[in-house]
Amino acid sequence: MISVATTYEIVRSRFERAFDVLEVGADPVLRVSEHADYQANGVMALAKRLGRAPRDVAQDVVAALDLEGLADVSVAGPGFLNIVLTTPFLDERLRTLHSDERLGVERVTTRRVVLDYSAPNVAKEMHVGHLRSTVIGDALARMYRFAGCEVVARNHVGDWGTPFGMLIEHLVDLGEDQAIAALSIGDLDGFYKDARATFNDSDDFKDRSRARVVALQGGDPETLRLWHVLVHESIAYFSEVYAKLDVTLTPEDVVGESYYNERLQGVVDDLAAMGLLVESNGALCVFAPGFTNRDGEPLPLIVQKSDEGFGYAATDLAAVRDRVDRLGADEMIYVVGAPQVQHLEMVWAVARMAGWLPETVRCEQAVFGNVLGPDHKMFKSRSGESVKLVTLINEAIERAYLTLDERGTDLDGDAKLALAEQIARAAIKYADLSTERQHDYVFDLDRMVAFEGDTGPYLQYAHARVRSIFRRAGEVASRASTFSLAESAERDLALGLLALPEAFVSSLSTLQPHRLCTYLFDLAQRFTAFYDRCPVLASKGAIREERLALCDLTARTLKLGLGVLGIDAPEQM
RNA sequence: GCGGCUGUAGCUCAGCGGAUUAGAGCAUCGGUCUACGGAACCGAGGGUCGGGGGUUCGAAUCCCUCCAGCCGCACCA
Repeated sequence: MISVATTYEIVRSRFERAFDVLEVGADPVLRVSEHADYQANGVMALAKRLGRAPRDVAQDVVAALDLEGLADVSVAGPGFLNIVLTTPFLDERLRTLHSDERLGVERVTTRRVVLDYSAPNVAKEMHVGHLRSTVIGDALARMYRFAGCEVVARNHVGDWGTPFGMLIEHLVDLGEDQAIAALSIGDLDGFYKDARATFNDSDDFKDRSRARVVALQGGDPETLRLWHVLVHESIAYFSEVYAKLDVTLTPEDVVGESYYNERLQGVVDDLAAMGLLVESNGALCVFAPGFTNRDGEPLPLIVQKSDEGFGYAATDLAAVRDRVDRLGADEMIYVVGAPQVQHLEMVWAVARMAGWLPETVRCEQAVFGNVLGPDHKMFKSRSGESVKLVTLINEAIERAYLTLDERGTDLDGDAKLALAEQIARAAIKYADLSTERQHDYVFDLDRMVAFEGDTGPYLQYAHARVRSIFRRAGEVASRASTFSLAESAERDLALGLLALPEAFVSSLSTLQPHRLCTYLFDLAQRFTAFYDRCPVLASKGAIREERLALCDLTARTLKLGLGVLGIDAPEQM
């Protein structure tokens, strides 16, 4: 595939050449500008290094520039270079875009990316915290795939550990059929809470639970069978939620903690053989440099507990080895909550000490902030007040459905419900994706399912309006035309269309889907402004053709952008 | 105590070292509606960018410091 240089890159390379004349490698600091199409801010820094007056340096840069009619440049203020692209250049760029299925977004060299996200717990309800990991992770997965990377999704489900003694005993008490029935209707919360309550109240149950953990770890066949029932039912439930969210995770992506059980001893043995393992207070630990506890003493990563059980550090280390050795990861991304940051850093530090994690493998945490309640306190399941994910989804679907009723729709039955689901998903996903990941997240149901303003449905609506034009026109798509961009609204829209590649790249390289959201919202606003002022179908001749082409590009850009975020762009709504 | 994250309009949030008015959305108030979908468009009010220093021609942005909030800091994952 021939890579297509983006508009930004073309302009930037011209400025780099001009800056090189004064100082090789000087950064033009080319940015989108409010005062022009682009502005180059690099003159200031360069002038300082050269010990010259900024405006003089700016003049020299302008003199060295060879823009070949691409743009007009002027010096402004203390030495900014304002760049206004010429119409012929924009015309050429838009034609290129029009014939490019990828709308200017390049494929990167193929890398294998292991993407760890979602990670709910077996026999536990999925809450809004899981929404964040799931939705962000899935958006990143889609973006990576579109960028040409091979994505290996890992759903690191919590399917092992001491709670399973309790859960299995509860299943036994309840009766298997009854338990399955409870789980299959999605009452994981009730199941877990009942088990926990019984555990707290009954010493007999406690003893049985502990014995059951031992049996589970010992591989007792009947216990394992019961455990499988819990896992199986839970995964079936998660799959339903993923389907409702249109998340690409499949049961095959579920590689839970239990998968690594048989490799945990190997982790300990290998660390011991390397002399990295230290016994401390009866636990086998690795001390990675740079980590201290509250007393300022070295903080261990506990690989094997004093009771000889394995902690989650061992599991995570085994997972790192698996992902590097067996899966051949070039890149590992973990979409995790802020509280896990230090733990994972320690795991990676130890993995690097052990030589299991080559420096060439890029490791990143796509950290997301805490989900807070309306009181701005942590939304914790312990408080009993956190909202079930399915409740949120169903609420959104219901509202979307009612909105369709209010507005009137040709659709009915399944088609109408399907559309309501598409709109609901857009609302929920966009609400989550459009905030900067690391910020704590104030959960507000009304805001999440809002359909006006900076929301997913607004973007869908913009797309549906464009498509509506083509339906009315009875034309599949427009031919490439000449873009004269006489109206400022046309020109603004055109510049927005040309900016997709940079938005996509910056969004993916920072693992920040919200950047793409911001771009799409801006584009949708540009479109609706254009839509308001520039009649398309009522125009004649070349202007009509041009506007149809702009509409076509807009629809494709919105669809593509929403698509890589995991949001549908319906033809009508 | 140490480390991390956060502090921008009434609310929820953008803001990439830059230029008279620090931007959106919601909410409030006021307009637009006989072209293509009003889930829209246009406009107004509303901000000592947590406080204070520093670097710089220039700081919401970089550095330091203080304040506030949240998270983590050895055997639950």
